[in-house]
Amino acid sequence: MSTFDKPTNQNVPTPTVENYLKQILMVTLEENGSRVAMGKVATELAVTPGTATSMVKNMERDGWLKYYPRQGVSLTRKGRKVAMNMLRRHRLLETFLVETLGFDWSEIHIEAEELEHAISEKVLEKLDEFLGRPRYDPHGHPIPSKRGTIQRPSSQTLQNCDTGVTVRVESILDQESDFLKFAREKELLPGKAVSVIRSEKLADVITLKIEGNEPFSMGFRSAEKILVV
Amino acid sequence: MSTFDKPTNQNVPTPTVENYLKQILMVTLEENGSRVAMGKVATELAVTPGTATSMVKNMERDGWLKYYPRQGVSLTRKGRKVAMNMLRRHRLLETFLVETLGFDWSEIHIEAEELEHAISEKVLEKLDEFLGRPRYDPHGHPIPSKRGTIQRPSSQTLQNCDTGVTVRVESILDQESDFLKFAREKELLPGKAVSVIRSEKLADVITLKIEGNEPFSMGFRSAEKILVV
DNA sequence: GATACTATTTTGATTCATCAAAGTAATCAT
DNA sequence: ATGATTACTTTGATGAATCAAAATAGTATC
Repeated sequence: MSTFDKPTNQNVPTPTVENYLKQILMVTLEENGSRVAMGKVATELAVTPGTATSMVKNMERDGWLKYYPRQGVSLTRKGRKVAMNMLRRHRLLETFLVETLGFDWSEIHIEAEELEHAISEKVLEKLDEFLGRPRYDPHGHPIPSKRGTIQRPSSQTLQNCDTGVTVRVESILDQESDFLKFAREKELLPGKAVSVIRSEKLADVITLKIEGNEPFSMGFRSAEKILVV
Repeated sequence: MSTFDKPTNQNVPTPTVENYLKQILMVTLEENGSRVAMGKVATELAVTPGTATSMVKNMERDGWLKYYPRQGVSLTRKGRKVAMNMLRRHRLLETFLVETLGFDWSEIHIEAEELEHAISEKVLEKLDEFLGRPRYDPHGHPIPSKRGTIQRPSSQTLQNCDTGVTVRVESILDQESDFLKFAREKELLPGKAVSVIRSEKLADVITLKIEGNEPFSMGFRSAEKILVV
């Protein structure tokens, strides 16, 4: 053994590493803190906390992220680049599944989750071209560019809209199939204009109206998942 | 420990198992012997012989195939079903890559190899529908049906065609990018009519002519890879 | 049939990703 | 601040897939 501690240098991420990176990026984008707590990592990836810790250590060894024990992780430039690319893959695939194959937008998340690891850069490029280089996926999320930049989404949610105002839905922050079905039923879709009929902070409920539909209500917990401008 | 030796029951194949199954099926279809030698398994999957042996033992444990030590393996009904499905995935994906995304047929094999493990039954079904339920892939290979049946391909190759006859190309048995490029250049494609100008057994060479092109020659080794009717 | 060569199997080790359970640090509540 | 709760880390083990190298069986050659 020399001074060097094994050159186990991984410059090519395994699918698992790709998943960790993408998930960490997504949390980073949602919350605005640059460190993601280990607990969050573990639940997002549906593994035990111990697994998350040990994975993250190896990922630090390979230069994907910085690990601050008992505080959390943050991506390095190298890690962020890969993570952005995963997000791009994911969102382009979701677009393809809805636009081309006619899937319902509530059922595509898991499918894309699998495919994003298998699709090569070459196929991705052709797919992008075929789809006409879309800039938003079916949920309204911006698709990162090839160079790894992403449009900052609105930070306003339906939750903090006051009574009387009218806003436009930008995107839906939930991947849950049931919630997406509900949103579709109510026509609470990206691009739609929504009037806030009543917002009751105390009762934790908001009542909405969309052109041509019956008014309906939803709790703040749900309203928080709808980004608007 | 009871009498039972671990219920490590795998009824869901891992991607690796899927690969072994598909590859074994393909060899079974090409040669007409029902046992595939371990050496063949190892080279097809590009692993060391030892690895092949140990994988195959686990696969027998899980009921995917029968293993006859020092003789070879043959698929069980269960294994064949999965293998057929893999072949279906592979060939549908190749069709998609060529027909929809505009790839050259010489560069799609590796791409499909990756995607076939990631695509779900649901997406496969939609894709099949989108493509208009094709029955042949771009190389002319029959696509197995959803129920796992496949059309027996012609067993005649260009190699054993006599001077003077004219035949129709059915499919190309090689996945090698360079060979496929050559075939495309000469328009030696599925569906095309080919006249055998001269077949010289001793010199091991065959001279061909395709409507509207210059005649050209190829060795028997290559001619063997072209199925005709 | 003894020897040589080839095909296959065995053995022992390794890497990746994971879990359960035990240990430790940090934070929260009274 | 002391004790309880929550968050995180460590430890030891496991299964899947692999390799290299040694052992063994089978076949071919003279």
